[in-house]
Amino acid sequence: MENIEIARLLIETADLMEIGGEDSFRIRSYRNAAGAIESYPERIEDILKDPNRSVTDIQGVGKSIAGSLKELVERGSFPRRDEMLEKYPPTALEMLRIPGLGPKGVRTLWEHFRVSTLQDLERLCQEQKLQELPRMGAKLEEKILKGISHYRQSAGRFLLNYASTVSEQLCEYLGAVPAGSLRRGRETVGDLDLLTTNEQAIGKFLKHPQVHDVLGQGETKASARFGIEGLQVDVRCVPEDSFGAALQYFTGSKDHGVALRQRALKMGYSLNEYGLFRVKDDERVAGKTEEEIYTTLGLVWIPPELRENQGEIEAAEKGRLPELIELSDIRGDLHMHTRESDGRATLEEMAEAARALGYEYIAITDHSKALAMANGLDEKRVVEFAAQVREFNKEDRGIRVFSGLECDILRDGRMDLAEDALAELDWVVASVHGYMNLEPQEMTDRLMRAVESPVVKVFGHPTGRVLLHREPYHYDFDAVAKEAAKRGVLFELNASPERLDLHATLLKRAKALGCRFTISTDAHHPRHLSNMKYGVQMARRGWLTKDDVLNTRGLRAFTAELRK
DNA sequence: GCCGTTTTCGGCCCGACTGTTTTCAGTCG
Repeated sequence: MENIEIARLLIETADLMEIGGEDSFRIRSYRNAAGAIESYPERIEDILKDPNRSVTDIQGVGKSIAGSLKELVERGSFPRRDEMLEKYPPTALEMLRIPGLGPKGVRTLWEHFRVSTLQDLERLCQEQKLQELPRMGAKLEEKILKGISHYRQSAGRFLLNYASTVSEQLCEYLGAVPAGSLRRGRETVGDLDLLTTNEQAIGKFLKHPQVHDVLGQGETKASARFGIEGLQVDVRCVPEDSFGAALQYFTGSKDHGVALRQRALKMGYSLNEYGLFRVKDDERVAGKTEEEIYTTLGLVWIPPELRENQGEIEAAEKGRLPELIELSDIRGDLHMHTRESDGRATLEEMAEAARALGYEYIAITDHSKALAMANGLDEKRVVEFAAQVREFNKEDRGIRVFSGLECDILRDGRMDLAEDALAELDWVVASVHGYMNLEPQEMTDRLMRAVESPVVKVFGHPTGRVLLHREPYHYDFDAVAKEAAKRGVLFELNASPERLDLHATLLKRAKALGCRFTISTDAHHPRHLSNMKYGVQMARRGWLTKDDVLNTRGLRAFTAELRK
């Protein structure tokens, strides 16, 4: 069992305990332990197997949870979880995912109506039965109905980081490579497509301890679910001569494949997952590698992230594909948090982790005071923090730290902190964290005002979406992007796997309008700095090159840009 | 439930908004 799955089960238990109205500090302990485990560099399962080690060495894991962890990896559950699942059906957790319903609401609905599925909840709202309960009304019913509809659209999909973790593990185990939407870098993944030439792989896959619910199995293909989360995995075994054709075929996208096959036909070829064949004599002319297929069709090889039939075939034909940004181009990370607000590490720890990644600089950007829950900084603390960073930089640490802030954009578009305090800082990210449901016009006015602020360097997570959970807020994107381009305010591509915001379509749009970008992780822990790869992959989906992204500049060039 | 003790029990995070309301509980971040 991977750490990420263990963490999920602990969080699920904490959610159920919350519905049960248990002691909030005990619940928090479970969440803390989950957070520590999720970001722990070693596998919990390996530590548990080692008689010379103890998981209680992990900050946040004590005796009780250590015992639960042992049971969890042995049998997939533990007593506290079993107990909670007896009281409340697991589907209640699904109701918790609906915005507007918290633990108390879920509990009330369960106790009054025995509602346990979204379907029942939906019917209840449609029949306006919620209004019979105290403190529930028509507006809530409406909000829940909307929430259910959004939730359904995203159900059954998985975040890229989870799918990548599973994919890496299985690929190593099987000697396979990923295809499908994971390879294209889609922000969510419905199922994993793995390809191999190893004939033993199918049998091996089915014997994997975390593989269950076999959906189909044959000589060359097996399909099953993986892990507690039930991610569907398809493994295909293909002959070596067809490997490139199969990789091309199963990487997709569907639209890209259709366009490519049409092109092949026009040129007298037929393309399928076994190869590229001449129509007149059925002779195979390509198939071992993707490159030879694309080349034979008069194209340069197209990076998987671009394969959406959005103009990439035409560009490849003319040799005008962009030279896409790569992870190794990144020289710094410009959005991260420390214990000053809601991060888990110190400035020194974040800087050291970034230095270890080979970065030349970072900006520390804790929250501002409007985010009281996160212990956001006020003017006084900002000034002190800027001084602390100057002090830090006096010694050569092998990395330069810039003093920054993720400053809230207030409801009316003003910055959360006074401009003279913000002017003390090197780097201000402006972000929306509240009043996300404004009317589009009001939201546009608000963001225009924020972008007009002379202290703002970059607009953070610009659509506000939280994948599988929250929809982006509505505003006139073009208007804000044009203004940002005019004033030299950058757009952030937030690399956190929960956000990946901006997404490909808007990246392309903003680039066309003259915008430039940063790619930053929004790390709340040193481990999160490695999420940069997901951001870069999204940037590639948005056709961005090294030049489009400010934090590909070396320290000297970046500093020069700051002074502009 | 965890942590850190001036060790074995006390502290751990809370402000703002919304609408369920007319004084405040529940949700969100």
